[in-house]
Amino acid sequence: MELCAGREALAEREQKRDTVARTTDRAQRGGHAGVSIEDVAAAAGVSTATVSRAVRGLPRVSPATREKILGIAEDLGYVASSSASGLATGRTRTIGVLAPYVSRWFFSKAIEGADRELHARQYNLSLFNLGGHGSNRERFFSKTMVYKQIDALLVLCMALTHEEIEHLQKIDIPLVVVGGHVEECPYIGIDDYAAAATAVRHLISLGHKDIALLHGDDETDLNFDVPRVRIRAFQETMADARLAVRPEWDELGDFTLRSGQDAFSRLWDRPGPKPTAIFCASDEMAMGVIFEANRVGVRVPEELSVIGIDDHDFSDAMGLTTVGQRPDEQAELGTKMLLDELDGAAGAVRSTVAPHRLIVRRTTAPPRPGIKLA
Amino acid sequence: MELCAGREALAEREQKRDTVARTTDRAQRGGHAGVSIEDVAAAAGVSTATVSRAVRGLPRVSPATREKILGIAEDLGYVASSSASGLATGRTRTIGVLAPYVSRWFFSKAIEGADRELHARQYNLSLFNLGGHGSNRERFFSKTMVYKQIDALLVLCMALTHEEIEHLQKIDIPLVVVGGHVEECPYIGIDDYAAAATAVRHLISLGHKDIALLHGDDETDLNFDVPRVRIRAFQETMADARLAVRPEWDELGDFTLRSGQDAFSRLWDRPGPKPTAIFCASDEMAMGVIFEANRVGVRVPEELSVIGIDDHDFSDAMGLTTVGQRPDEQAELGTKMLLDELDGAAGAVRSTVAPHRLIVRRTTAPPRPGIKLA
DNA sequence: TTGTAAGCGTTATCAT
DNA sequence: ATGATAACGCTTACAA
Repeated sequence: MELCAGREALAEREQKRDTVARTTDRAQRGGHAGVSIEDVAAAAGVSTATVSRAVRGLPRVSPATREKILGIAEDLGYVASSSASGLATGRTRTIGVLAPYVSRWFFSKAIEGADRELHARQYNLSLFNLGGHGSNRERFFSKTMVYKQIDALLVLCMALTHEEIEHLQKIDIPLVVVGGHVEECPYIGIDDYAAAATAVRHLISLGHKDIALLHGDDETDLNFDVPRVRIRAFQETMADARLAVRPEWDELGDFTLRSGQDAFSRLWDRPGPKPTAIFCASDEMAMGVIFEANRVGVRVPEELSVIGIDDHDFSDAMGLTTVGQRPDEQAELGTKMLLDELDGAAGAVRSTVAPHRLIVRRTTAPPRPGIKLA
Repeated sequence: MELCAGREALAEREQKRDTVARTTDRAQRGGHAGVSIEDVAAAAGVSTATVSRAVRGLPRVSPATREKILGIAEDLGYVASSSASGLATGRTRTIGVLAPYVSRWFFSKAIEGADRELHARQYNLSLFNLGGHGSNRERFFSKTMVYKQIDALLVLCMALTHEEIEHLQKIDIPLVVVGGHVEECPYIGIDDYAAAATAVRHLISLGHKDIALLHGDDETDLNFDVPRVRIRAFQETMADARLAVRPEWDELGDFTLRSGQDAFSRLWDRPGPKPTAIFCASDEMAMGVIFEANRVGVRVPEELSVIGIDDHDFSDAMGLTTVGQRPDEQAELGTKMLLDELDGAAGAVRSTVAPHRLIVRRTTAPPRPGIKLA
């Protein structure tokens, strides 16, 4: 079969031919591929202007002609060329989604949310995975750059350099960032300080005094001050409760499962007293801690309470206590604002704090009195 | 700041103005937004044709002029309008990725893989999440359809109706499906039969005779015959070993964690003998089984061996024995073929079977002799 | 209500 | 090595 044949070579096409001839030619090729507005107009015996109005549902077309045109368009399999209408209108009906990762929980959920809103409103989603600092990144922010290809931009929890921000501003398209702050940009996300403090207070209210911290790396792409804010929330909440923060219980991860496992290992291999609870800056890291604890026989929550942030898809099944957030809803809202703005609602894009909530499950419990492993 | 202001209204632009005036006008607005090839040409004192050649790195431009043009283009922040060049060339440099889900492991990994290849070759990725059967689906396959907006299509493990397949064929763009068969379409994926058989044989070789099956649902989007093939592989492999297959140990899931948990519950709540091992058609379901087993105190692998298929990101941490596959590499390969085809390499797209491998970890072990729970 | 025609910003052909 | 110029397919005043 012919599914994979290259497109008909442009060069091959003769340059001057009347519409009828061209239409026939295409029909013979047996594909809808090249049906243009002109073909439809010719077949319907009307002008292209009328076809344009008709297919877009614009007024000023008599019901009769409209119906006729729609029928013919359907038969011919006509669909407008996005390039052509993009050129004519200056709009692509595509919004860009910029992300540092695509397969991690927060991002894939956010993409899903953005997609919902986008497709509901007949927009397309162009995905840019900037993974890491390198090449893709440059590509996005320079030469071949993507603007003029998108009507608006949704940035997912990315750390942007000053230059990059400037670049974006120049482009002057609606922009919103989800899941983290970027200076001077409208953003949507949870109150990270409050969420972290909530988690820590939950531990404290259970009676824990020896609480470890597993925070996120500050040097990866997905960080702005999110990690910093969560750290500060931890420290201040502990201080408020007059609890000591032990530097040796301060572990650094990178939001991955693996880093959670490693952090637990380091914590438990180190001589000295062990914490009775650990606050992890993400569920994925928390799960890593739990898996590793399980593996070496440390019982959760009896010997170690674990709390995370996110409410990852797996958290419920694992019984992980956490502070939940909904990246999909955040992205959906951000997208909605972007689209409203494009629809003329000036000021539709505005920073918004998204809700979070404590979800108590089975990985947190009061500390065991007395007995403590060496 | 002005980040979110709407684009300058087209209507607002006066229609006849000489290039110089327009350029100045734009400069005053302080953005790069409207710099066209004509602006660059004017500033460089050459024709647009030359600018076009220069910026695209085509031959037939003297080194001197090229350098000059590039410099000016840089200064002005010129970047070609994709709509315009799309119109002129008939190519969008965008490929579509069609998926039934975006946040599930297989899909997010595949998207990541496709993205790698795409961005490396200066293409853009347009994501279409068809989640469920409904609306998006229609949108994709009809009116507003996306073709003429993409140069090729990568289909991720989707079940397509006859009509839909026909539709795709008519469009006549390079197409490849990853992770499952679609009739008459070139496809890339593992040998599902072999992978499943490998898993079952592993269990058998460990000495298991009472093996349960947790297979995937046949009615969701992500199914072709993948589930069926895996079921058949299970049955035939059991038969080859002269082992009985008990219908009451045949559980149906939908590839989610939750369905794995439920399946375990049903299996264990039912009176009668229990299996000593279970073969799950996906790691995610296998994890569900394990979580639930853990929760009710059934020990893995002592009382129940569990094996899955996929090698999900979490499998290593959980010690899950599985038959691994790499959706990212499959999608990357598929994308490469698509792009090669577009680059003129006719026949670059061809069905390919991707590798799988048994990864033995800690959730499988020989069955406990004797003792069996009621 | 419908048609005419001037763009939109590139690319590509054909001269020069 | 460059420059005119005709497409590309659609939208949108403006006319009719």
